[in-house]
Amino acid sequence: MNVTGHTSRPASIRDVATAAGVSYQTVSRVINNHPSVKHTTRERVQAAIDELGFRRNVTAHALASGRTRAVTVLTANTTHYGYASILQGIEEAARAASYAVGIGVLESADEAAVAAEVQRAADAGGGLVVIAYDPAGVAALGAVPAALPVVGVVETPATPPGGDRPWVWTDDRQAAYEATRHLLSLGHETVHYVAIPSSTRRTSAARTTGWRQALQEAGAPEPRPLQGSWGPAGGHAAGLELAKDPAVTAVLCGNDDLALGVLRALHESGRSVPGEVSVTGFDDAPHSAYLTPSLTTVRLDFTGLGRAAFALLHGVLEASAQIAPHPVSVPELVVRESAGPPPAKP
Amino acid sequence: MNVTGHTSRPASIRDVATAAGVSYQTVSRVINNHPSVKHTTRERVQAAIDELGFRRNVTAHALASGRTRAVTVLTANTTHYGYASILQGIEEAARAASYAVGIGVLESADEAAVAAEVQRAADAGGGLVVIAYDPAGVAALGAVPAALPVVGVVETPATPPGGDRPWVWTDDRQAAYEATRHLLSLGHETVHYVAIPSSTRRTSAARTTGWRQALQEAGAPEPRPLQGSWGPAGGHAAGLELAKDPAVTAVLCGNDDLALGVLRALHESGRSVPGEVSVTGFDDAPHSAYLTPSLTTVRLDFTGLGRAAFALLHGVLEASAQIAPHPVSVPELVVRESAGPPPAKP
DNA sequence: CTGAAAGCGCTTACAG
DNA sequence: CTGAAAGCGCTTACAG
Repeated sequence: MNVTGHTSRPASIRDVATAAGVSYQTVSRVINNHPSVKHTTRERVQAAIDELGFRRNVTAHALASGRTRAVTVLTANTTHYGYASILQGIEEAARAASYAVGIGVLESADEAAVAAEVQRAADAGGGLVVIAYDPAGVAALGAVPAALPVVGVVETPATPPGGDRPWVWTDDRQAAYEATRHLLSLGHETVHYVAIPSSTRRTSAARTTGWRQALQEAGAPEPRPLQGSWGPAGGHAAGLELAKDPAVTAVLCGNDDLALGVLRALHESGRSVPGEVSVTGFDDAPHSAYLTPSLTTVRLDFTGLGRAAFALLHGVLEASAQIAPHPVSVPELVVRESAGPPPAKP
Repeated sequence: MNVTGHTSRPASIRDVATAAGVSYQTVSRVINNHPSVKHTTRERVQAAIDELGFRRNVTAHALASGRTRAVTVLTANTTHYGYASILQGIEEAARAASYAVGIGVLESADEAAVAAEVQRAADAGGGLVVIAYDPAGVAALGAVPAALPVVGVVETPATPPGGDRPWVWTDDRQAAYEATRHLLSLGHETVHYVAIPSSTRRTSAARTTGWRQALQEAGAPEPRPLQGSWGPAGGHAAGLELAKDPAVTAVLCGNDDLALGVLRALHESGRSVPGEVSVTGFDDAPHSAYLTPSLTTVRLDFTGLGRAAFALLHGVLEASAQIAPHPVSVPELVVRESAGPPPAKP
């Protein structure tokens, strides 16, 4: 009880109606911006809303209307730069549209575990955005029931899907192609590749495809890609391998963390960068410009990708909303210190 | 309509009741594990639940029961390592307890903006976790209405709060103290400090306090702390300043990203690390072990902190849940390559 | 332009 | 141990 004798329960539309001297339907019309409300009535109701600090109960709204203004993001990871930035972009756009954003982490690609997480996300109501850069994400995207509004954030598809496919991506195949061409143009005979984990077992990942394409076009030998992980430890392990082979002069890495590990491994192996070996990354994480040597990499607009994913979902959920075109923005090669010409031949 | 003639609307407790030949209250009792249900009845109901793929409508449950199994995380950032790891810890613990997790980003510390975000989070129902490492987070924690269940993730408080204060923290004051002592024990006459943005304007941040305490105990001169930011750019700017002063031989940085920027600035200024200047970080981000030189830093258990925050909130929301003790885990100094003895005096 | 009724899918007392 | 009634706070037709 507060001093006025009311309980501290939040005001409902009935309380507002009583205070404004109207029925509660009229209050409902006002909060839903229904056109057919007399101007003076609307003002009276609005005054009562402000005075009582009324906020529509989102739970009751969801139950009665059958629609929840919410998006749940399903992702295998929240700490890697790309994933976290996509999440940030989604949240930013969702907030602007007054949508709640939920998050569910996919701890494994195991079928039952993925199904359970998708179910949990579906239970929340609203729409889904699935980050499908890895097996768990791809499995989740595939496990979403057809009736559920969902947008996938995916690698560059091998074949462009139909326009009705609610997918967004940055053209990372093209980006890998250009980064590889850059290294070849510097004079390297070929480019080795340290891959991020592939999203599927069947087809080659987009970055791998772009790298391979550039090599083939140049008629360069095509070394076996090294399987890395998402973090620097995997890059370090791969870098130690590569350092053993004196023929290696250029290494394309699937992301900046991998590149960081490769850089460290080359240093430990006594091979200078970029003097003896050139290294490039992928993503342009905030720290990459401050490494020594600073990292030549490809900048990807992850937050823009997240915003685009939400815009697309918003369009599916509400006919009024705009549908953003996809792919969103063109990746950009950022040339820094870690790549240069190969050492002169003896 | 599907082949059986039913609409594809999800099954409700009434559908389950019909299928099992009981009233829908009995179904409610079964899904809520109410003890007074005959064993055979329970089995019949459970069979119907499984067959129909029934899932309790969380919205209706929330509206009818008045309790939402959800936590909303309010944070100024989702991409920095510490923040993202705390979020991951919260999500992990929440998932294990079958709680939904929502996220709201605090884009500014502006009073109105913060109030709006807190309102949005409150609208979601359930409890709140506020990451209060910065002015926006501190403002949000202060703006949460008293009636709302909330746990704050905070810097080490200047004075330990009462046991009823639902706060969690790692002892970063102690950690800064120990890192500073480590540098002093190496023989440095004093230690300079590049600070993360302070959480409040009034009191000194916990890390600053720990650093200062170590200097005072050692009778070392107390240089003015340099104001950094959260990212490497701030560290770079501060590092350029410090590099100008030949008396600087040891730098404590408020986090690893700052340290990365300082490392780069010293490199650009031609000062070797750790030969001429020692540098230490804070957090032990995944890449810090792979920098060259690898970073001496303090490891903080952010995911553990997130899990503890959720456990505390869970205890507030459900009497049955355990309350975790706080602070959670002791920070640990990780000695690597970036810090060593000062250069010999000429 | 505004109001009275029914209902969203559950839970919470209250009966029996 | 099980069922019928009322209600959570809204929205959605349906009247007027």
